[in-house]
Amino acid sequence: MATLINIGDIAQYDGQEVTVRGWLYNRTDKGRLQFLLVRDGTGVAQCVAFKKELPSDMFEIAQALTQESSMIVTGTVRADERAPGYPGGFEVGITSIELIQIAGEYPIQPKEHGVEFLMDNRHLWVRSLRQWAILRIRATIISALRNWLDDHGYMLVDTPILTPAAGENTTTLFEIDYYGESAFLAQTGQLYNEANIASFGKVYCFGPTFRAEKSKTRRHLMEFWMIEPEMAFFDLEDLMVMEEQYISAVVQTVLEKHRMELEILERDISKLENITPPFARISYDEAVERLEKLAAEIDDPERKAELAITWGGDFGSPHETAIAEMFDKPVFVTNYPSAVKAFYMQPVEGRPEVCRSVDLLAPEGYGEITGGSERIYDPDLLKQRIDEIGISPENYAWYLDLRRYGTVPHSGFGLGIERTVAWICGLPHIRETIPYARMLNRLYP
RNA sequence: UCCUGAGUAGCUCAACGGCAGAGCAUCCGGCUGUUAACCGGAGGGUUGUAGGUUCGAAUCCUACCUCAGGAGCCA
Repeated sequence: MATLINIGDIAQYDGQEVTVRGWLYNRTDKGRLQFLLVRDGTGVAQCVAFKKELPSDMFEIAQALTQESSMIVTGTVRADERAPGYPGGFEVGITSIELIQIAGEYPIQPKEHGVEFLMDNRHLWVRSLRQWAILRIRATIISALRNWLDDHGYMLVDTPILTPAAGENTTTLFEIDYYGESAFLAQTGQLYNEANIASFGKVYCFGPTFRAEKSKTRRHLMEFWMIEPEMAFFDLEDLMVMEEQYISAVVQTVLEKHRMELEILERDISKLENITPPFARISYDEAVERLEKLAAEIDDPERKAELAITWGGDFGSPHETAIAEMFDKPVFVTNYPSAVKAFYMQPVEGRPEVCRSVDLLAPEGYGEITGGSERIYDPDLLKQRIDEIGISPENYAWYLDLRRYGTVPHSGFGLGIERTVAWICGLPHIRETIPYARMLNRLYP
């Protein structure tokens, strides 16, 4: 009796009779010899049908299979260096084949396609090898991000997605009708995290967040996933030490589990092996100096203009990329001007024009993957900041309460899942890092 | 929102003022070791939409639509 196996485990069944269930990924028709490349979700295996070794009705099925036809195949596993597939090196000599469905003409071929076409067919594109590899790595990144926190004393506390008012900036929120009232899709769980630390100490939330920014770049989505740790009694240095441990652990977990997928993606593994603590720390002041120096050395006027920066301005993506390229690991940039950061960030003592904030910039031009800070814990200062930026204090009454009943210094950050996946996988565009991307011009499928 | 570029067969592209083409996919035929196999044959078109210039427009002009790349904004 054949054993039902996962193709991913095929190497354990050399010489045995097995059954695999899946879809035809590609086929090479050599007449009396059919090479069927079969996917089952765990891997891809070559299954070989010889006319002489099969009943004629079964061989006819093997000949008739179109791309993505579904089937159940039984045969003997044998090692063969020529056998393609993932993991590869083993193939199934077919003794029996049962057809489930001959697929209709399948639109996606194993060749180059345009972006629009692939995104229109995303529900089918997820079956393709590269997408399979990326989404498997994404799943591991998410579980590694969560497991590390769970193992280090952080507690998952879910925060709401339907919220009554702005998290940070009202202009970038998706507004919905909530029984006649205005509600917004959450763009951060941080403020709720700040409430939760007073009950649980170290917490995190993980979920989708929504930004109604009309951003049209390779690193923006309207709906993206973010994990946000928040810790009582953490200062900025504690935060950076935690982040570098955290990020490094996640990268190393992907390296352990996904050599094969990284190979499919042709990722330069050495760049990932290098991701270990500590990461460099530079201040915003130093970053601006480095950018000014870099711009001074450049002749191309266009590039020079791109890198122009005056103290007090926020970094655009050319700036972030240029700074990140100066390091071969992620780099922390600290103490940004308060004016370009959120109202709740703690000012630096004696220098209130900058705040105790830290962004982590990924190498190879992948930009900001985390953003965090120490939060203001003094009730009067927080009230003053709320008044200064002109947001309505009623909406933040509960947030101010947190500073009234046992306030403590605390810090936290948010990590964007998709940017992290893009960086670790080495992808040029964030749209492939999430199963169904929601972008400025994309809500289907 | 701004700048730049592109829309031709199911897909990827060619034809750039004078007959609408190729490769892949599909269908038919051949092949016992293929790696996006190969060889032979067949079917497949409102050239993004609307208007204009011209004897004649896929090609030139105008507007609109869609998409891509970049900027801004951000994770």
